[in-house]
Amino acid sequence: MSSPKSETPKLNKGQQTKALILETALELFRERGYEQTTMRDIAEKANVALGNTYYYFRSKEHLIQAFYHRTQEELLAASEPILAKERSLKARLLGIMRARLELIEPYHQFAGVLFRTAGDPKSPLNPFSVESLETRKQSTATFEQVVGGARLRIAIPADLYAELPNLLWIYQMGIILFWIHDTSPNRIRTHQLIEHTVDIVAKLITIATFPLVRPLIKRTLRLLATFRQDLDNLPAPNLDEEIDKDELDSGLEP
Amino acid sequence: MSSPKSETPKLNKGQQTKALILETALELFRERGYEQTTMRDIAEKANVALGNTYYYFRSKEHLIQAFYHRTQEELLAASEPILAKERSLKARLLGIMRARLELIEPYHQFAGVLFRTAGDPKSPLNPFSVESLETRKQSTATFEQVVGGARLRIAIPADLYAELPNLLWIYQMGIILFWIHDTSPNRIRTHQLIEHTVDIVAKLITIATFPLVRPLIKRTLRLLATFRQDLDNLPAPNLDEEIDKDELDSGLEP
DNA sequence: GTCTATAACCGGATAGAC
DNA sequence: GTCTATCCGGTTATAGAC
Repeated sequence: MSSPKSETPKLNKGQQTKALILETALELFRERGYEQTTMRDIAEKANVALGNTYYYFRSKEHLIQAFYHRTQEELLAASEPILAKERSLKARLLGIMRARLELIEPYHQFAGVLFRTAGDPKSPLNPFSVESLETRKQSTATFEQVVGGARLRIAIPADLYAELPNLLWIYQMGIILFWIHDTSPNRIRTHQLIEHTVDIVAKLITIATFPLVRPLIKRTLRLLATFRQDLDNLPAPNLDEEIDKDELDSGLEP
Repeated sequence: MSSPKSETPKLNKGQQTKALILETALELFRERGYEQTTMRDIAEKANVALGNTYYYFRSKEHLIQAFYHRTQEELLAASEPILAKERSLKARLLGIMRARLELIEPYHQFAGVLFRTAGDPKSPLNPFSVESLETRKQSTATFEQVVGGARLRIAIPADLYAELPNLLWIYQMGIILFWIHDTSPNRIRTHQLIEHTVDIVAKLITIATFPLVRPLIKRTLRLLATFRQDLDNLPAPNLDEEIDKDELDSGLEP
């Protein structure tokens, strides 16, 4: 391959320029927002030619995608100390959620753009896309640790336990959706929300272990599994084929 | 005012042109998608000048907003016969959800755009915006009828009962989010999803009436009420001030 | 392979005349 | 209310330099 003798290649020229462009872009996005920042602005401030920004980032949105990945790595790094320190499920989950909020706070003003493109099924940025599969897995892995490393006071049925990380991932997406729309100063509203909901989540898990709701839980888990398989692009089983006898009359009709 | 003597004003010139532009646009959107349709295409096919389309619709997105409102009306109309016919909560909810899906199916391919802009907090299209308040209220009103006109076999606590329409509205938003990302033929996946989840929703309501979970329900309802007030732009009460004694130890920590 | 410079294209949006 | 001309910014293309 190239430069077999170079001792510390670290960042070659190209990577440096790429990083420069990204940092400049994010700076401008933070300062004046996404729409108000033109590609020409970015090129000018970074002292590169307009064409060069396109050499490194195929489009303006790809700059966001790059930010997205960078943040994802920071998120993973920020999670470690929390997971090492906290032992209760509630504290672990709350810690992770707080860390996430803090990390993304500076970008709140252009988070809308992120979510706007993320909401488009055709966008590679959307959390359900094939391109996001890796990110989603990493993210879910964090929640696996949240659950797996927690000291639990009750026994959680295996099937529910296995699905918890995915459920928490969905929970997290909901919180981010709220955060994007949160206009309260410093996003206190979202902080209040996680404090309350983390608690509620913990209690829901407990309730989910009660025998009375067992059929409902089983059924819901089956539903979730089916649709997650869709997401992961595996052939999904036919839901209608397996009607659980448990289900037939659980007597829970209002 | 103008034309005080005209007998049947019906559609004046302006309204006609506006309607023509909208219908032409939607036709093109359906045929070739949103992005592939340019404002120039629309203007040309409708035989009006480009500038004229902007006279009636402030932006390309506003065409979607118009579609959004038109659909909303159709939705309300389609709901009536269902609510008149079905009596059980489950059947009423399922009927409404099915009607919604059928109505929006032809527009599935550009639904992504709808949701993309709808995800942007700055967009008037987003379901939480002030501009959407009226639509949201109408939509919630439908769910009020769903609940209010249902023959229930159990007694639902007043506070939960009052919040149900809003909860169902959120449920509906979740389903639409799924629908947008659903690539299965004829959206069977979403249809399966509503069939199963409507059932689950019904059972959850029943469970929510159990005394054991009462404190959790109360707390969750309070949380919801607070944040909904934010949405409606009312001053929100401070959540932390009122800690419910019921809550202190419900013994539901995992 | 990395980068510059420049011109051009395209389509959403606007201004201003009629 | 309707039109034409124009702007603006994302994006592409090209041609050439290190």
